[in-house]
Amino acid sequence: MDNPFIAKLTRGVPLDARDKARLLQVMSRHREASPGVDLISEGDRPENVHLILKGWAFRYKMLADGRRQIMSILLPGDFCDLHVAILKRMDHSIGVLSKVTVVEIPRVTIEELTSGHPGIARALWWATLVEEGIMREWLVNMGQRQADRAMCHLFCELAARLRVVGLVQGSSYEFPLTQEDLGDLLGLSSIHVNRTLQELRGSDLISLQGGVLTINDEAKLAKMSGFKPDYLHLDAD
Amino acid sequence: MDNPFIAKLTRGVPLDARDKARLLQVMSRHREASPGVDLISEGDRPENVHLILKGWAFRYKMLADGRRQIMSILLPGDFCDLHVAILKRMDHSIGVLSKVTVVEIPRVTIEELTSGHPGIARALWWATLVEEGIMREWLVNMGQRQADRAMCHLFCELAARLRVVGLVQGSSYEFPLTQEDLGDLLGLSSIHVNRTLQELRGSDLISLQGGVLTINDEAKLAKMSGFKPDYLHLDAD
DNA sequence: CACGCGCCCTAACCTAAGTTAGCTTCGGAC
DNA sequence: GTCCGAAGCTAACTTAGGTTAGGGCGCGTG
Repeated sequence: MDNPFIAKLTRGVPLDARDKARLLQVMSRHREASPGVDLISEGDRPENVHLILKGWAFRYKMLADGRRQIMSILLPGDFCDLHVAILKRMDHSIGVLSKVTVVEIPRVTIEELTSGHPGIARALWWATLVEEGIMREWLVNMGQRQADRAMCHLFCELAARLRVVGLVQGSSYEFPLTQEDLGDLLGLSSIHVNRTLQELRGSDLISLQGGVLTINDEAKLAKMSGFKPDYLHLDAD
Repeated sequence: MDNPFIAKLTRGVPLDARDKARLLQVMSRHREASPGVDLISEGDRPENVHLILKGWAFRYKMLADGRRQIMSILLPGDFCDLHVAILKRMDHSIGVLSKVTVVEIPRVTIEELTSGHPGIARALWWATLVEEGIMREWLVNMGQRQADRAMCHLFCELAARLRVVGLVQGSSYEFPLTQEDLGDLLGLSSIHVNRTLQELRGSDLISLQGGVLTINDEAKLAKMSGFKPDYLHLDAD
């Protein structure tokens, strides 16, 4: 798995050698970050667009009363803020979940890519549409599924997305979220997240220890949570 | 308010006379639909992209157990399914809330527009990014706000979006959702929606009767629900 | 090596919201 | 003009999940 971004894009849209080369070239400037600091903050007008190469990050908003909602999990190959190429101002923040390596791409480069390379423009377009599809499914998750189902659905989704970039070993993957993070993602209290995890462990569906999540029976997990991967658009259809 | 789509786009991106003319030209083929039938269904591969000119529609998914989650409210000027230009297959359905007039635009036309008219391409891009911003805020709404706050937040958002297309008279607008629709949107039971509405009426914040919603004190409503319109990106920033 | 802190875990209690079961009102169809 | 169905409304009861208040453990740092 050389480059997670290209691995991801080519699941959805064809990219010719020239486009791939151009993309790789654009991804030369790296930066590292660790949990605790934000990659980008609400209100910022970043000059660069950020893309995750390694590690996990997340999109979130804080409310006036201190509550936090996590709105996306950003995995290797995901853009953090492609939208600032057009919207300019961030309406939310990007936090870091594990040691990450990000690529910084100047906004003008994005504009050059999208106007001069129709294949790349299409690929970026595709990536944001898939992200939208994921958010729609998260709305379903929070609105209609009980805590245990919602959590299992999330675990299935992450497995599917991580598999694309080669980050699933067997039926396990690194899982850097704390229980509080999980709560802020699913709209639950961390106490209830803990209860639910105990329950899932008890019925032998998953195990989660030392930052590694193992799914014991993925088909069963998908069934009980209603996970159907079509919204990830992983097969060129 | 001649064309809601152009009214909306020009809030975010500049459009020259040539782009406007081309867009108007593309919006010639109309179609009508009424509540009860779906405009597009999950799994479809529509040949046309749909844009609302008049009336309300909504994006939704059904679960196996019959539950429904509404994921977007589509108002005049909103695209129903711009994504099928790239993703091809619908991963959700579009339902109708009131008598609607929709424009049908062939997929090839969209491709022609985005490749040949950089101004229009940018405008469409902008529109989908704003839609994404709205979905992020809905996640916050469902995950972190109690029923009454969430509902008021929705009423504020709709007021702001409808104002852009000239559909707010004074402090009232047409509101075609049933209490059950509202429940499926906010992740609540219709009984609880009713309770909450009674409570809001009782404290004189809103009135809702005969399909018309009136906001008595918009500033107060915005404050109690934490509504800040920045995520709608209504001022070119 | 001990101190602190972040994270995990647990129990007891509470409440916002769900469920079940029904009544009412209104408008359209026959 | 009465029948029917959709939508609104209400009460009584239940429950999923929140809150408060802790305890324990592992590990990074002085």
